[in-house]
Order: sequence, then C-alpha cells, then structure tokens
Amino acid sequence: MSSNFSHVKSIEQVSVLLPIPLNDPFDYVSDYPLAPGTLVKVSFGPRTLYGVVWERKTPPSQKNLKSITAVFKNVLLAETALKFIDWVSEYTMTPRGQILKMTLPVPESIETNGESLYGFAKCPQRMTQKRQKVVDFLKTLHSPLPLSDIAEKTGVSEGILKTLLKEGVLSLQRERPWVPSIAPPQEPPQKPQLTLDQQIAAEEINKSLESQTFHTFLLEGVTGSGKTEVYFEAIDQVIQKGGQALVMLPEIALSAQWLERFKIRFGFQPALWHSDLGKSQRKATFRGILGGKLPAIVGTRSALFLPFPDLKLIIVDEEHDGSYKQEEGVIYNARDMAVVRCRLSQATCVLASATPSLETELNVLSGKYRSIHLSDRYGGAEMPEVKLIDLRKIRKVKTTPYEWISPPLREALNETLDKGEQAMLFLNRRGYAPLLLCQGCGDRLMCPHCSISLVHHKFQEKLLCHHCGFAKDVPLACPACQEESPYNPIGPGVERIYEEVKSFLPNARCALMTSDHLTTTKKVFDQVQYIQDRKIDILIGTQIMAKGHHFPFLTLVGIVDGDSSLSGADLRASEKSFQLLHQVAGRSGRERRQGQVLVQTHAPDHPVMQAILHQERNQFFALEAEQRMIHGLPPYGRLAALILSGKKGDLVQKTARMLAKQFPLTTKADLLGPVPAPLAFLRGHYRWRLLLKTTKDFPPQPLLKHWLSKSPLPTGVRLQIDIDPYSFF
DNA sequence: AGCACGCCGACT
DNA sequence: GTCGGCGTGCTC
Repeated sequence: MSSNFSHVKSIEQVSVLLPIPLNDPFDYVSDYPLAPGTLVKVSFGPRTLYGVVWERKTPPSQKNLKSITAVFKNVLLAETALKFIDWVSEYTMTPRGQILKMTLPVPESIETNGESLYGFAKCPQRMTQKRQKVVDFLKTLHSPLPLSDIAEKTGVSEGILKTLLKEGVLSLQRERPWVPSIAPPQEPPQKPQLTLDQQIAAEEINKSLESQTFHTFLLEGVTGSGKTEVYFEAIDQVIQKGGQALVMLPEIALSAQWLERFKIRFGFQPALWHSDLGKSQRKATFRGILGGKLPAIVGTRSALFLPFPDLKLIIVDEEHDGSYKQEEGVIYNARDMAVVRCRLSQATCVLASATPSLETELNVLSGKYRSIHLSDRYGGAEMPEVKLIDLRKIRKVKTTPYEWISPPLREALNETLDKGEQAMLFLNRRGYAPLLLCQGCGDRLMCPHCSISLVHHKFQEKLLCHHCGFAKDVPLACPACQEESPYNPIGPGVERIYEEVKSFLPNARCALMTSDHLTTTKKVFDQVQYIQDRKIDILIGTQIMAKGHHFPFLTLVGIVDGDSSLSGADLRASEKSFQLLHQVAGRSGRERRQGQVLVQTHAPDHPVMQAILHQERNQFFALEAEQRMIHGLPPYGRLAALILSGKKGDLVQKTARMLAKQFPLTTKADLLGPVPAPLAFLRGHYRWRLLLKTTKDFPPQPLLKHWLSKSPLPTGVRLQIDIDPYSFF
C-alpha cells in the first residue's frame, strides 16, 4: 500500500480558465494541489492550450476528467490579476476567457520561463535514425527550446539528448537577454531639478505609494508645466521599492520624445508594449513582465491587462484622449479600467492631462479623485494669442481668390516664414478630398462594404475607405454613367492643403504629417528631428501632430477647419473638439517665443470657439456639464449601447425590433431605438443600434443579462455590447 | 476561438 | 459521380 510512504499521491481537482471566448473554466485533475493563478497546459478537445488555475475544487466532484498536461511552477498570476479579469469580464459583459487572452497574449512564451534553452550546434560523428531526427528538427528551428520540448517534438528520449549535449551536437543557447530595464544604466540618470510646485505634487503621490492604499490623482497642468517630471518621481519610488509601474500613453509610435525624456531621467529604456511589437520582442517583454523583472512598462491601452506581479502605480497620460477607448472586440475604456485595476491592487493611479475630461473633473469634484494642479511654469505670459477667422465674412468679401486657406491665414504664414519661424496647419482629414463626384452624373464614389465615401488619396493615386481599409484605383470611367469625365474633388484633406500652400508659397519647405506618411516609429522620429533642426517651415497634418511634440521654433498654428469636429453622433463632440483645438493650439509658441493660433470657423459664436478664443475652459465645462445633467447623460447617467449586425439587413432590423419589444419596463432605465447605426453598413454588415439609458445608481449589466437571456438571437445576427459608449458609430 | 461533423453546388 | 462551401455544435 502506498499509504506507507510519506508522499501520498493525492488526486486534486482544479478548474482552469482558458484564453478562448468562453466564460466558464473547465475542470481537470492534478497529482498535487495547485494554487489559483498557476499557469498550466491542458488538452482541450483536439488541441493543447495554456490556461490558468482558477479555483481548487475540494472535495473533487466529477469523475473521468482529463489531467493537467504540464504545470509551470515558477510563474503565477497575481491574485489581483485574477480579480481584475473577473471584474472586467462582469463589467464589459465579455467572457472571462476573452479577457484572459489579453492577459496572456503570448502564452507559449511561458515555456521558456527560467528554463535552459538548447539549439543546434554541430552534426554528430555517429549517425542513427534517432540522431538524424533530432538534427533535422533542430535545423528547422528559429529559436532555441528547452530540452523537454525537443524530446516531446522529436520523440527522442531526454537521455539521448543529454548524450548529444555532451558530444556538442546540442548546445546551451540562451535567448538574447530581454533585460533592458535591469541592465546597469547605460548612462547615469539625470534628475531636472523640481520646482516647489512639482515637489509638493510629487510628495503627495509618494504618500499614497507609501501608504499602499488605493488613490487616484488628477495631475493637471498646461503643456510645459512639468507633469511628466512629477510622475517620473513616482515611477522612481516604485522602481526603488521593487514593484512595477505602468505608464499608458495614447499612441506609443508618436512618443519618441517622451521615451527620450524617460531615458535621460532614468538612464535606461523602459520596456514597451504596443500593437505593432514583433513576435519575439512581445514574447521577451511578456516573460519579463510575468517574472517581475521589468520595473517600468510603457504601453498603449492593451498593456493594462498584462500580468504584472506587483503593480504599484499606473500613469494614464493624456487621460482625456479618445484612443483609450477600445471600440472593437472587447469594448472597454482603458482609463477607467486602470482606475479599477489600481483599486483592486491597492495601487496608485495618476491621470495626467492639460485638458481633463468632464468625467474626470466631476470625479474630482465629488471627491473620488484628488486633484493636483501644477501652475504654468512661465506664469501664463507665453500663452499663445488666439484669433478666430470668421469665414462667413471672408467669403462675402472675396477680394482674394482662395481655396481653403483664407487671406488672413496666408498673411500670417508669410510673416512667420519671414521671421524664420515655423508654422503648422491642422486639418483632421487624411487624403486629398473626402469625396469625389462624377462630373457627368454626380455619382459619388462609395465604399462597397461600408456606407461612407471613398477618400481620394491623390499622392498615392488611390481611393481608400477609412473604415475598412478597402482600396482601389481611381476609375477611368464613372461606374454609374460610363462617362470618362474627370471627377470633382469635394472638400479638403491635408494633401489638398499641401497643394494650396505650395501654390502661394512655392519656396516654403512643407511636410505632411499623417498616419499615412508616418507609418513607423523611425519615420516619426526622423520627421521630428527634421523639424527640430528647422529643415521644415510648414507642417501640414492631422491630429498625429497634436500629441506631445515639442518644437521650439513653431510660432503659428492655423486650424483649417475649426468646425469639423463639432458635429457628429458623439455626445462628447463639443468636449472633444475643445480638447483637440486646445491641444493643437498648445503646440504654438513654447519656450520664449510668443505664439499665435488662428482658427478658421463658420461658427465663431459657438461655445467651443468662444472658449478657445478666451482660453476660458471652466465656463465652457460648466455649460457642458449642465447640458449633460439635463439630459441624464454621462457622467450623470449611464449608457449602454447594443449594436446588432449581420449580413442580412432585414433580419438584423427585425431582431432589433424584437429585442426592443421584449425590453422589460422599469422606472430606472429607458430604451432608445432601434435606429440604423450612423454607419449603417460597415465591412459588409448591416448595423442597427439600441441605446440603454439608466440612472447613475443603476448598473445596466444585470438588467441587460436578464433581458438578453430571454431573447435568443437568430443565427447570422451578432450582438455587441458597449458599456459607457463614447462614439455612436 | 478552433476544429469537427454535416448537408447542398460546380467540377477533375 | 466527387470536392468543398461554411452553418452549428462541442470542448473538462
């Protein structure tokens, strides 16, 4: 009887959460107890998957369970990481497994965690069938593997492999070190002496870090007031104590200058996490994070879900930025989820912005967040001068012919160039013209998969759909009337502005800055360097320019169409518009040069324009807040959007009506719709929307769950739920 | 999500 | 007569 031995092989049962879109974990048996959070490998149907032990089942209930294939003893997801998965899953109404997938984006990389890796070194002197097999297999490898893997893949025993190791056929080949952050600093860190204001701010955040309890701060201050230096102090504290700090940026590709500042401050490059990271970098960084070896991680919204073992601090830079809202797949707002993650981990959250969002401001007022306000380092004297150009008046006079750049703006460009300074023209529209009309029949060139116009990109000679990426050449003859007349470009895009600038300033050195041109980090970096070296006079671009770059000789910002973002199906249109204009305006006249901002508009009396003109934000926000309160909109009420989509338009519509009919009546919630979505046809799918409005104290998820469980969807209709929707598209 | 099984059109 | 389209259903 084995009971005579001290090592009794007990049968334990655990549930394992798998990184696939299913909500419930699956049960497996194990030879010994496994703690929740343990990473394991299990067979699942015909496949093998990596997963996480979710809970221990004591006493074991079911029989005939599969057993766990492999256990990774040296890695464990933190309890707070598991809680976070649960929380986000509940809140966003997304299966837990799908959230786990964001936590384990490259699960295979745990294989090599802490193990020795072996690769091919030379051919053996003696050849057998098994040896040949090993050699053949190793020659196909792109990266080294642990011995156990080689054994499994070739079917050759580990004993034979060890012999081959002695003969030198196999050799120890550690992967390239992925340790940028723990490597000794390449350069000594440089601390930019803090001002009294900054010291006080840093001290307050430090207190929170030391208390190891949850706090959220709004770190507010205009560009150049030194927010970055303040949160660098906090990151430094975390690094000293051995925890991890996560910095979230809206778009990392555009953050070359920010990264440079980090490097100077700390003497090393932080680990990066973003969507266009290569596979091997992704694996290496993931392993480093899982092992707790990377103290500072800088990433986009997706970095929030990574399995940090001891997360102490999250910085959300430019917290108002719309790109924190994920609109596809798992729909979430990374800024709000960052606060939640900090709460679950008793960590500190710092939201930084020069133009905080209304929600955040109100969270400060209600006492949820603490505000730290940095005063302007230069005492406000260097704020740019803002002028509105009333296009209605200029159109009437029309003394000078012009297309999109009015005489006063042309004049200002001239003057700026004469002074040897730089100018920026901002228009948030890529391409040459947002639509093309046939001169013969007036037919508009549309995307075949979406209900929007194709945008003419003249420099690439292509028509592009900005929603689904569909591209085609400009047709020689109109598809509607077959006539071979040229198309009329309607409205401006940045390329058209570029053309116009060239027409009246032929000698100006102009550069386009859009996501079409700045496709890689290197291109962005080079371009920024070019501008800093004053090799460019006029920048023409989209909101890619609005973010964080610092150009000391830039003194004029021209906003080609100040009204463009005012309309739209977005409840935050005014707020966003203000933030964008403010941010672009902030590019002008930093350091010692007085800057000016010219805004072309057809609505100079609009509250947004008035707020920009007088640089008066509080009044505008009060007005905006009042409007939202009256209508019960966020943050005074809650919204949840339901988007039904499918290939059969009539079926989608019918389903939407059916759902609306079955909506249970309550006094706490209202259902609006169904209406066709603003993009009623997208990527070949018809889309209908329903909007659920509830009071602030009434969470919509339980109601949604109850309602939707009673109304099964027909096949071919998909339902997406967007809790706290931002855009209505 | 994958990967099976399972029932109806254009083809060697 | 098959090869193959992707609809639906399961995975401890």
